[in-house]
Amino acid sequence: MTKEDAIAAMRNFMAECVPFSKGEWDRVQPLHEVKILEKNELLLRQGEICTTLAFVVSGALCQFRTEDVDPYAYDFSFEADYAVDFASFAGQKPSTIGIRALRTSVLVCISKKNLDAAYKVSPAFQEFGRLMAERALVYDDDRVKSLLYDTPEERYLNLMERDPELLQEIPLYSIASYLGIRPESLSRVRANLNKKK
Amino acid sequence: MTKEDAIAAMRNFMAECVPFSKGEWDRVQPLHEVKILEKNELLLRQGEICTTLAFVVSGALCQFRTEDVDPYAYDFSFEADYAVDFASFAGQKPSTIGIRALRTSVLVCISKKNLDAAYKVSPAFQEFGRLMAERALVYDDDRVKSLLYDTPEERYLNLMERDPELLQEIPLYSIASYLGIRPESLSRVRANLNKKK
DNA sequence: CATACTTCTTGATTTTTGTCAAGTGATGGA
DNA sequence: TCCATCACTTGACAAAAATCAAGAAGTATG
Repeated sequence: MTKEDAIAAMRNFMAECVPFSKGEWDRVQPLHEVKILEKNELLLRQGEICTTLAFVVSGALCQFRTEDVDPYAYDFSFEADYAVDFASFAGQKPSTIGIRALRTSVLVCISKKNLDAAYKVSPAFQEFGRLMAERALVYDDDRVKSLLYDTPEERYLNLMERDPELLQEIPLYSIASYLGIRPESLSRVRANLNKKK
Repeated sequence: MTKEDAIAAMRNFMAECVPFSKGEWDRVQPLHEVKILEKNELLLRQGEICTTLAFVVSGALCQFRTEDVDPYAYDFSFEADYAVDFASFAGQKPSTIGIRALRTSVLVCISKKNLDAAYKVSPAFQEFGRLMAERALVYDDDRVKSLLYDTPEERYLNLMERDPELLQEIPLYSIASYLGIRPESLSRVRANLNKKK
């Protein structure tokens, strides 16, 4: 995949969300930068300020904490997701998580400074930003509800239904930490579900 | 408080977030509607589609689930917060929570249709919407991290630090459900903290 | 091929949290 | 004033999840 392909993929995704003119895109596009991460390479080191917002063209990334003995998966980013510690990015303060590529990943990145500039010169991009924030908000809202109300078994089943390919790709101990339980507990949840069938 | 006062309060809040012209405000303002809720009155019934986004000028609201024996507090909205089930509002599908006034509350409301119209006619309002979504996103992000990583005691202490007045106003059984634990467990957490001192 | 490592599972045990039941103090009517 | 209700606490017990330890299966590596 060339850099041009990556930019085109991002443009297509944006076009699906909001209508924008060629002129607008031409003002916004140069503010972006294509970045390729190899497997296990870091996009963000925990504790550093998150300076870049990364649109995932292809590949997969994991947001995680290093304080724990095992790296503790907090979230995953796949194709057409954004990878970022938003609190760190928006407030330009130290991040509480790191971000690592789970496999070779192609990203279209924009710095905080350039993003602010893009919002200034393009109303369509402003709207796109709002829609992305709203999408992330609905996702987080759902997750809070799930953590408050659902049992580990329900959370696991919901994830399987919503994102079955995730389970193919991500080790179960990472899934467990995403669900907020220990790997051994997830193992037992799965054993139980097998027995039920 | 008059309706004009409520509108003015909302305008002031918006002005603190983004610069906007008088013309822009004049286009956006008529799309809003002031609403006063008495204590215990509902803004949204669980299961209904959330048709309105409510800016809280004064008062306090609670988002909750009715499925449980005790109403289960999911979140609270105070002055300068927005009260909404965003997934229901954005997608115009049945809400999974209800919203109730904890005391008499003055709201400035806007319907989904009018909000979409406001975004169309005002770039400043578009930016304001993005900033509000981002603010909510950071809040939710924090909450997910807290539910994943912190013990009930840590969650309680964090809440006390972040929002001490909330504990004055909200019964402990609601605090407990917000923290994702049972009232009895919160009671024990508090008893433990008292012993430690 | 042998070895080390990773991932996952299982069993035994401890810790945490939930559940059930009872009781206290405060508050608000009738 | 009395009674009912509400918010909170406490105790005894049950259930859920974490922890600790060991081992199986698969994969990578010398």
